[in-house]
Amino acid sequence: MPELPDVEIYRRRLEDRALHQRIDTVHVAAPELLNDTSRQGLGRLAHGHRFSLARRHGKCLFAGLDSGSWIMLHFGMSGSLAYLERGEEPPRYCRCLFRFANRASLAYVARRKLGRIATPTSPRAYVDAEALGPDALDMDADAFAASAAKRRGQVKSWLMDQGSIAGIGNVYSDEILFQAGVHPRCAVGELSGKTLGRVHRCMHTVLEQAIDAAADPENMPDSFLIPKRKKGGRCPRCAGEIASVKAAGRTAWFCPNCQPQTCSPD
DNA sequence: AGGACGCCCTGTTCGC
DNA sequence: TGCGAACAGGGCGTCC
Repeated sequence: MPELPDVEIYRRRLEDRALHQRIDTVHVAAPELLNDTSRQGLGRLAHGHRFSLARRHGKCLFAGLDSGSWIMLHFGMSGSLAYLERGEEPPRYCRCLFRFANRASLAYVARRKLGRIATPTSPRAYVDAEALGPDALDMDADAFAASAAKRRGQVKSWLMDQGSIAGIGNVYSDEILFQAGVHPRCAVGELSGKTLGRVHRCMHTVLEQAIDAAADPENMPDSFLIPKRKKGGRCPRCAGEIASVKAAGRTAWFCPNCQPQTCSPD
């Protein structure tokens, strides 16, 4: 679930609803998710302070506190972020709960415990330490082409590599390649400049449209492949049956008719 | 360097 | 129907 558009929705949720309320307690139900601190450490960091801003880089959400400290939330494969009004029960699999003095709270949920919480000195410091590439929405066509020029191997694998481009995972790489008409196993080096430009434009439009749809497949444009990504699904463009292959260790869904194996369809 | 793999964890879906 | 196997949208380490 949580790729760039999902995390952007969580960022906005935090920004719109959870700022400027005094943090009373922090309940960490799964301390193994704490990367660089302890229950006590996170509690000390947050207690008495307020979230004052929310930033995002790729799939990482950074919650800034009025003290200048930061809390990084990564959602793994099955995480989310919920804001709870006073009296609302924390959802199942809530692994970390920030309870505010006004009795509202912010819940970090991670069903499969594959997420991560850290306390970097700044988003920049975290991005540098983890060697993350630029955020996908911050990459212009030149930066995109420069990244491609350094990369060998399959295009899907490159799009999903957080060190090259931060924010794209299995689902959105499929969507971007579908919109661009490029086969997921096509080699990056085989893409013409024109095709690469199209992939870049599709990266932006797909991510922006997904954010507009609140990252909910049911709200996405009819032209999107995402809601069809399953066995028996039909291509929204040619109505043919979509197919899957293994690429970059994951299942890639694509339309064999609209995304031919031959690269550089201009 | 990049790809294939196993692993982390846990719930759902698939196939016999 | 019932069961275990395979799989799910992330990321890391290891080996080739």
